[in-house]
Amino acid sequence: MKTISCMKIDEKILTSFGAEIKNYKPKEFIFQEGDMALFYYQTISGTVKINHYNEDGKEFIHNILGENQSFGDSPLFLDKEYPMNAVALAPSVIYKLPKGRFFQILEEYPETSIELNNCFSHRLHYQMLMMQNMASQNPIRRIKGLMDYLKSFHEKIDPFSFHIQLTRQQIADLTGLRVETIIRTLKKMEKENALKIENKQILY
DNA sequence: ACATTAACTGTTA
DNA sequence: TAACAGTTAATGT
Repeated sequence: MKTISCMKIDEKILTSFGAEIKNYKPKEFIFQEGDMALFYYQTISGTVKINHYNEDGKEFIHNILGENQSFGDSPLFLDKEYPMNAVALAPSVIYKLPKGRFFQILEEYPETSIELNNCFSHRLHYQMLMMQNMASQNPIRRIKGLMDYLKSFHEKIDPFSFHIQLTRQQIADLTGLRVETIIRTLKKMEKENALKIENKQILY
């Protein structure tokens, strides 16, 4: 059976349960490290980054999300504070639903619960692969791992069909490498036909 | 604001 | 010691 990787919660259901539609400006925090997890969030449009700053103040980006993705939902089940920030990168429109109603939806719509499990599994699976790639010293592995992860959310599987819409700095912050290393490695990968670069755009 | 290059430093295979 | 990632700084788009 081939299903679409992540459908998220149906918009009609979200609205009927009183989900608020909120607009966020670039750089605006949706939640911050240490906040209690009280809401379910699901993007409608825009871009959101999930990040964390280590003790030296260096940023590590956990993920960058596009349309129709939920985020920060695991602490909802744990009654824990967020261990990371969620920041809008582009102007973003996002559903915000109180925790209690989120659980009501799960109870009343079992399909949603299944779907959510589907999404969690997908994320868990690729995060496992990400961890393995990030543990590697080889920058090609790390970058490839990241790109495979990003590509996994999309239907297009053909080589060079997927446009990596990240700046080199963002790739660096996602992989824990330096921009210069990203640039050097991307060029190397292009020579090895692992990807294409057309006027600075990365096609994978 | 983002991308690239070069020259240098330190680490490691 | 040769390769290569990080650092710094200058320059290009």
